[in-house]
Amino acid sequence: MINIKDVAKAAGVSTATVSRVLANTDSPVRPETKERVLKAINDLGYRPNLVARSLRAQKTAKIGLVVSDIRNPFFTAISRAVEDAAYEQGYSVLMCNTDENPDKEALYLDLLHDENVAGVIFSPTHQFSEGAKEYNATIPFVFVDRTVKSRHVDMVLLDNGPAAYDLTTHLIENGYRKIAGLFGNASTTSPERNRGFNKALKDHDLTPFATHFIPPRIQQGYETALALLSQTDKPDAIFTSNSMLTAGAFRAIRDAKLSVPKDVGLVGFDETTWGELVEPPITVIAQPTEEIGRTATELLFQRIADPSRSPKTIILNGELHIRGSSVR
Amino acid sequence: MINIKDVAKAAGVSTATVSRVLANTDSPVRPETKERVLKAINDLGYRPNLVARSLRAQKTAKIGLVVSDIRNPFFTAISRAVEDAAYEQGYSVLMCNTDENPDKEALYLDLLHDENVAGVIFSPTHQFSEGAKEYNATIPFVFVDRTVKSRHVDMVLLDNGPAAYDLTTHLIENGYRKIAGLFGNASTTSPERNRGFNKALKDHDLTPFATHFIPPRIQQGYETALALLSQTDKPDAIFTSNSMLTAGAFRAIRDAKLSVPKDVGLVGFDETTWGELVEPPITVIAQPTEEIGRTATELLFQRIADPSRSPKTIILNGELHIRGSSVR
DNA sequence: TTGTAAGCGTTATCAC
DNA sequence: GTGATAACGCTTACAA
Repeated sequence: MINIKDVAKAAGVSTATVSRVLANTDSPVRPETKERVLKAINDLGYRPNLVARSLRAQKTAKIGLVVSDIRNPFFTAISRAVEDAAYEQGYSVLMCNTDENPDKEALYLDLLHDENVAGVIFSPTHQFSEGAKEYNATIPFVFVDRTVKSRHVDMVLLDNGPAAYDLTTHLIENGYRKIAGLFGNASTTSPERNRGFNKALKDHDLTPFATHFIPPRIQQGYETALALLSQTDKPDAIFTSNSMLTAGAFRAIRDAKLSVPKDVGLVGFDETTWGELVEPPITVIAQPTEEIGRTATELLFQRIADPSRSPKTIILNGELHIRGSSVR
Repeated sequence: MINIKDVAKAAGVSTATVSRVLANTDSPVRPETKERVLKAINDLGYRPNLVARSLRAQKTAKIGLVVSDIRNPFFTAISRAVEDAAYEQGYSVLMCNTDENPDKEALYLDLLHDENVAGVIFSPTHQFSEGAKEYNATIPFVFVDRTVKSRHVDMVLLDNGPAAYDLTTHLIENGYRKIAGLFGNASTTSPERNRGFNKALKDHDLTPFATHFIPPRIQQGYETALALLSQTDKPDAIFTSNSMLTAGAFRAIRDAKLSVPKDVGLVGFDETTWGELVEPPITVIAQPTEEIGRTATELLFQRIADPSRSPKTIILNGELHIRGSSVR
């Protein structure tokens, strides 16, 4: 491994000079010296050791990305957007999946701290909320998708309540009355979406046909929906709060030999590859994932640049995409 | 930031002793000393600085994961498996998307090198092949999904040829004769799958109805398939080499008002959430993504542990999942 | 404009 | 069993 000393020797200068050339600021270094150094760097194929640089600078060009599971299409999209935005700033991204497990989450946060990452983009588990403040003191954090109680943090969120309200209203306006709600039990978005859901029903003098908070997995959505549809008194529509549950419910409806949207309406959150491919295609609230990820990353860089900056909460709007699954 | 010196002072010992306690090997340290150090660590909330440790040790507990796009469901699954396996060994994962762009790929490989990562799990672009050897000398590499010419590297691959052969044969056995092939143009898997495709046709005295190598994107798959289906002389089946193209082709068939599997058979690679949800569900070669990612990571750890170990190529088998899209 | 040298936080070698 | 201390590769006062 060839280091800055080798370059210095080859160019006949001190390591300080090499460093100055590397920094490439307007630090004073004679053009011909610079030339020689550059040549040496090139000849030797020298590459600066970022670990050493990080230690000396007491900061790294890495950010942590902490989400429950990157296989959730929502987080897949967020991750990609974060990586893009980070890459543009010369930062790299450490991928951390917590599986909604607070212990794993804590381990990863410690790790990121120990790695001296410049900041963290973080979609916390339910349990995390409490610890937010202390962590936030140490490392710049930006929360995405999910809130924490502390208000003194940066967040990028969806307008979950209103979005759920619109989605539910849309069902009602299409004649659905016995609407069951399937919500994830791991995220703060669910209670918010649940409130919007309830409010829309109430505003139309309706009550939820059923409400279930369950693990946000296809299988759970399937089982819960199937149970609902096996009763003699069935729901005539199912509202789901994320795409895993939507997929599960969709399959359950099919297996119950019921038809969408005639027998059962179905709506959910998040655009997916399959949402438009199935028959009928699914009505959803589309989250601006690209923008969420990018905004969060930009917010993080702002906080890294100025840690004392007063925190912002940015709320982006979901967009109702009406498709066949809810229109009869 | 509290460091090892602070702990040493608090415990009334030297940094060396603290370090020995931290190492927690059978290095000689009196139990009561150890006790005091542990207490100091706890009281102060000391956490070792991994950057410093990495510099000193000349190695890090990080691996790079370099793929074209994590949004490709195949790579999403691989990434998750890699992260799982790495996490179990106390390693963290740097996520790198190349977008099939050799420049971005080169930048990321340099970055990973400069970050002193312990190794790289790598699905290279087409152009990379040449550079494989020299890179491999510096950092332990394991190639996944895609081959490189050099044989002196670790690889985890699918049996692409035989899998494609089986998939094509399945179409033929179900009465399809005018089979068009849509292949990605970015990956070494496509030529291999193409060979299997051609061989199966040849073995049944058939020729490809059409063969297209195109960018592996939904839109490209859609356009190419739509063009094929708009001719008076149409294919009666479409073979696709990845799930992006499958999705595009599926949509094209629908928009052409043709029915699957009656008018057009459709098969592809990779399990996706939607493959079983659409009507009819899609016949695919399922890749053992979990196993691919895990095996690659384990291979990488073996190479990290013993760099002189002779390289292995592990070939895993795809599994034909027959569904409605190809059976009439 | 350039060089010397201290120091970032560890760990490992060598004394004691 | 424990403590000094050098070293990992880099950047930045401070001197010259």
